[in-house]
Amino acid sequence: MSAADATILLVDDHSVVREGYRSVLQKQPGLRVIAEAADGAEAYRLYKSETPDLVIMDLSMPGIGGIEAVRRIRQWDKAARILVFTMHENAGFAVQAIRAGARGYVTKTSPPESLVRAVKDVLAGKIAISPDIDHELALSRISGESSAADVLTPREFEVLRLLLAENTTEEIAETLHVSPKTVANLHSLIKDKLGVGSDIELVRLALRQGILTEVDLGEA
Amino acid sequence: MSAADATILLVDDHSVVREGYRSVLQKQPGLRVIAEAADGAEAYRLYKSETPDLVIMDLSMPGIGGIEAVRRIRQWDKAARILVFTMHENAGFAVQAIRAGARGYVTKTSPPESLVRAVKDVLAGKIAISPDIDHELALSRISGESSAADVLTPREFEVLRLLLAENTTEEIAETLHVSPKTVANLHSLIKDKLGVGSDIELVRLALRQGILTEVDLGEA
DNA sequence: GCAACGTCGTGAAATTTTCCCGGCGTTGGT
DNA sequence: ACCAACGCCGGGAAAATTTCACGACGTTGC
Repeated sequence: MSAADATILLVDDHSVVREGYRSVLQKQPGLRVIAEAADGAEAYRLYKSETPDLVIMDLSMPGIGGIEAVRRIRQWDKAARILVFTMHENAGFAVQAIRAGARGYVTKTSPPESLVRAVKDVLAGKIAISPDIDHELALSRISGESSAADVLTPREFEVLRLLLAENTTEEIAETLHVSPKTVANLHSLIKDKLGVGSDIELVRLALRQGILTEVDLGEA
Repeated sequence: MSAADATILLVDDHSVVREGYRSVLQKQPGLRVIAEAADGAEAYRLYKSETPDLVIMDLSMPGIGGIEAVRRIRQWDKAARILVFTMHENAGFAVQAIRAGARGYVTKTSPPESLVRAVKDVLAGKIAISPDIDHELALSRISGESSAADVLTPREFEVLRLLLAENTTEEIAETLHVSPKTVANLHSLIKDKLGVGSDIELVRLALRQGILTEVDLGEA
């Protein structure tokens, strides 16, 4: 392990997956895994104490998720290099991750070589995006599916989040200190803006765009 | 590699995860990974040609999913030993997997030792279930959350699946050759039987119970 | 045979969704 | 300072949906 080795922090809540990362990266000269974390909070803590050259970060994790972890790390170190490596092939997640400050986005379906290449690219200062995600992004542009976070006003987005949570119209009206009528109006307006006809479609859209993640369901 | 080694087929659509499996299992004497598959169809094909002693199977995969792959393999070989190893910590998935013929269910959050132990248990003819899933199952018994597949009649379940797909009431009526009114009635009855008040809750329940999986969304 | 149940449908009441409207405050440009 | 544009809040009423009660029909099982 030469002093010139690039140091890496692995973040994934599945230990077997971390094992896989390590196995792949070990074969590459010049790379050294110096720490591992199983959730966002631990990742943040370890980044501050170890200041690795690169973080490889999963998104779906209990507690503080990957996106939030990216945000926090970047807030602490504007120069942090974070490569998101996740199962989610949705363009929505990629957009969120990059906006949060990630320098790369690679899906887990990619072959190991792609991960290695992305690692090297990010270390070299480049931005690395999976080809399939590039394609997804292009498609979402073409199909014109509006990103909820973009077309909705803050208030509308807030109502959307609460709707997806599990609250009834009345409960949401209660928490927001407005009349149930307003919530119903916003609910209708949101569906209109997002171009969906039913609540079921609304939930599907939210899942696609990563507003609601499957792991959230456990907390119900 | 002695002739007494237990042969293993790995099934997971993420190559890095397979890398992790292999790395963990390699350290164990008496185990030998002889093949890998990235989806259910390939798993079925490889099982028939290789007849391994054990299959380690992921659930979320493109095309033919893990549950269906388990079913097919067991149909071809009633003695097949399949260990499901997945990220899903929902009891619903575990129930489905076991009913389909899996001999074990371990979540990816479990430490590598748990995987190794489960592999040995299943090879020894035992049933291996993660402690966290045991707990989940106990909770779902206590909370009395009705399993959709159990309380719903076949017809109701069919309508539920179509509702979750993306169809409108009219489209479903069309495909089932019944009046839209009947579909609406069933829709209402389903929500009543499952004890949910809104469509949004309905989707959440379906996700928890594995009737709808996040990967299905891509096909929308 | 008949009781129980699943399936399909009607009709009418109850509720919700949707659309249109106005008021109010903030922002930004002229 | 003014006005226009927009976000936010909710009322009212029409339109659509959800829900409930009810009956018919066939099948199953005692």
